[in-house]
This record gives sequence, C-alpha cells and structure tokens, in this order.
Amino acid sequence: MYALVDCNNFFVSCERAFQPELEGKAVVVLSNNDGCVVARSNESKAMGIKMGVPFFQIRNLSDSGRLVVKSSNYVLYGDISRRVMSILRSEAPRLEVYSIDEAFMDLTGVDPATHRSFCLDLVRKVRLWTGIPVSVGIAPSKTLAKVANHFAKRYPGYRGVCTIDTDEKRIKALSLTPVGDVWGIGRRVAPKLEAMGIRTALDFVNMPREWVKGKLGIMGARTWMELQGSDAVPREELEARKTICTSRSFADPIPDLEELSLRVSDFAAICARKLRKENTAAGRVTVFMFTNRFRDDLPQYYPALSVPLDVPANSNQEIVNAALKGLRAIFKEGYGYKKAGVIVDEIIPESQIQGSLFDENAEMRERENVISELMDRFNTSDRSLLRLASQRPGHYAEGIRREHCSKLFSTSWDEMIEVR
DNA sequence: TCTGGGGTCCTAGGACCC
DNA sequence: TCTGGGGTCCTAGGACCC
Repeated sequence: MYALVDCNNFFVSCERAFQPELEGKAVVVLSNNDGCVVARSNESKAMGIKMGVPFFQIRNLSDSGRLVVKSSNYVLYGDISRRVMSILRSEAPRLEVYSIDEAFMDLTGVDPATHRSFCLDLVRKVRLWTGIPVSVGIAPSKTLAKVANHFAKRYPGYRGVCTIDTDEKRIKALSLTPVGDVWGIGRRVAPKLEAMGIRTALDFVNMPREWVKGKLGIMGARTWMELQGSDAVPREELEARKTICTSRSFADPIPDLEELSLRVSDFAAICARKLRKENTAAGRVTVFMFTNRFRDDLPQYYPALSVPLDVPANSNQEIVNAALKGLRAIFKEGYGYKKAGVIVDEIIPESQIQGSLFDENAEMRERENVISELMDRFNTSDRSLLRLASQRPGHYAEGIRREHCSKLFSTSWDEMIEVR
C-alpha cells in the first residue's frame, strides 16, 4: 500500500506558518513577476479565484482588502519542504519525494490494521513540528492514492486521512471522481473522453483495456491498470536530471542585446551551478527567448539555438560562453523580449567526461573548474558575490517584480539552498 | 499597463543503414 | 508502366505533471 502525503495549499501554508495573522483569511501566492496565481487558501478558492489567473484580473479584490496577496518566496518554500520531507523519511523506510509538496510513502512493514492511525499520527507530527497541514491518501496504487487524497482534502470528516482498501470503496470513490481529475488524464484528453460519454473514473475503468490503449497509448493503459488497483507506476529512481532549464520573464520588455546578454549570462551561470551541485556536466547549451505572446499588435519572434560543446562542461565560463554565442546568433533588433532562458542537456556524470586527446584547452578548462568551485563557496541561490564580468551586477531578483514578498523566516543567510 | 517556471515520457516521422 | 523489406537512431512536438 502507498500513502500519498500532500501538503494542503502548500505555498499559502508556508506563508501562514510564519504569519499566523493570515489564518482564516483569503490568501493567494503569485508566480514570479507577480504574474499569476499559483497557490490559493481554501477561502480564496471559495471566492472563485482559479488557479493560474493573471493577478491584474483580481487586483481589485486585493485593493479592497478582501484578499491577501504574497509574492512567491521559493527559498522559504524549499526550506519548509525539506523539513516536512525529513519528518516523513524518519517515519517510513521508503519515501519517493514526488514534488516540492508531496511524497509517496511505501507502507510495507506497517501493520495494515494500523495504517489509518499511523497516518493520522503523521499528520499530527508534521503540523506540530512545521506548522504545515497535510492530507494523506492510502491505496494499493499511486493513482488510487491520489484519488484517496482528494477525498481526504475535501471532506473534513476524514480528519486528513482517507483509505481505499476494498473494492467497494474503490468503486464508490471512482464513481464520484470526474475523469479529468484522474492523475495522468489531462486537459486535452478529458474533453474527448467526456464527448464519448466517459464522465467519471468509473466509466473509464469499465472500458476494455485494449480500447483504452488504442485511444490513449500505453500511458493511458497504465492509468487504467492503476485504477483497477494494480501497482503500475514504477518507482522513481533518484537519477541525475536529463535537462536543466533556467528561464525568467522580465518585468519590462528588453530590446537590446547588451541587457539581454547580462540576463542570459545569469541564467547560464545558474544552470552551470546546478550541474556542479549534482556533479554532472552538459554536452549542449540551448538559448531561447520570447517576445510578449499576449500582444497581438506587436511583431513576434521566438528563436532558439543549441550550441554543442566539444567536451561536456559545467564551469560558469564555458556554459556562459556557449549561451552568449547562441544569443548573438539569434538576436534580432526591433523586438521587445519578454522572456529568455538557457537549457543544458546531454548531461553525464562529471566523472565520465572524456577529454579529447588533442584538447588544446584542457589546462584552461581545469582552471575554470577551480574558479567555478571557488565562486560556489561564496554564492547563494539568492545572491552572487562572485560573478563573471558578463553577468549582471547586484541581486538575482532584480528586474523581477516581487512587490509582496515575505521574509526568509526559516533560513540564515548562508544556508539558503535550492531544492529540487 | 499587467499573463510563471521546470521537469518527464511517448510518438511519429525522417535520416540512415544493410 | 513497373520501384523491397526491415532495422536503428534522432528529433520535434505533444501530452502530462507539479
């Protein structure tokens, strides 16, 4: 059996943990640049505020005092997440951290008769020790655990823990679950299924497996198996990431190459640092940028270019140089760029880098690696004291709108850590 | 005026090989 | 006029997730 532990309204709960006066109020947390709603309290959900709505569309609610608005503070959320996960890990031998706010716990070894009380105790501990409310769904597959979790959240009678451990409960739960709410059935496919008369998860599971596989492919068939109660989603092994992307929207559009170069240098340096943190190196660097896609009246341009590296690298100099080379190749005058980013991929473990026999730059690479490591010792995720001359002076967050940001309540200056 | 960021996997089609 | 059969690998795009 799995227990899916999911933090309720996670970013809002992190804000409330340190600002108890927000308890009971309608609160939302905004994305970078104070752009969209990315987290809502129950009260703001009840007001009809949808996930992802642009902030300017609900600004009146905040102006009139009916809604509290916070900018996102990922350093804070990452730190709280680590604390929650470490509690869960100490209670169960096998834990798969699935995202910043949820984790699958393998209940093997826990007496099935005590699953519920075990998880109720978990909910209590996490709340008491971190201030974060969590809900738990217990079921024989991950997808069913997700379903159970929905019920745990929706109905207070469960006191935060809902179990699907009999066929009767499974059928009942599936009959009450819209097919589009099932984990793995997304926005594109749900309307098609509904058009064919498949409205609930139960309707879906009553279709023949071969029909599902034909319509939705092997992923759809896997979801179908999971809803039957078979464990079909493989355990996530903690492997090195295959791609790393750093991108941002800008508060104001950027028209010139000089300013864009500073931003792209920062993005590339952040990618390089993430590589070093995971002891990996990338064989390719891609730059991309976008004009403002919401402005039909302005010319649009959204180029991208990949630059291969002779030898996989993770030093700031090499990643930044490649990114800037790509940027210069695709930059065109006459556009206001609203967003840009850097992707590194073809990632391999640092230990597997094959130097070329005729690499004339081997000595230089070695020096750059040493310099990058030195920079890491001085820089945090929030601030770069040591940087290349091509990077922007000052604070990473400059040029990003964050008008309602809370303090870094839980981390001291030198322990700010980015969390996957 | 104002619209986020970061991942994974699958699939179809093209290039290339014998 | 008529033009095989079967692989592999790579990539872009789409769908999904948080």
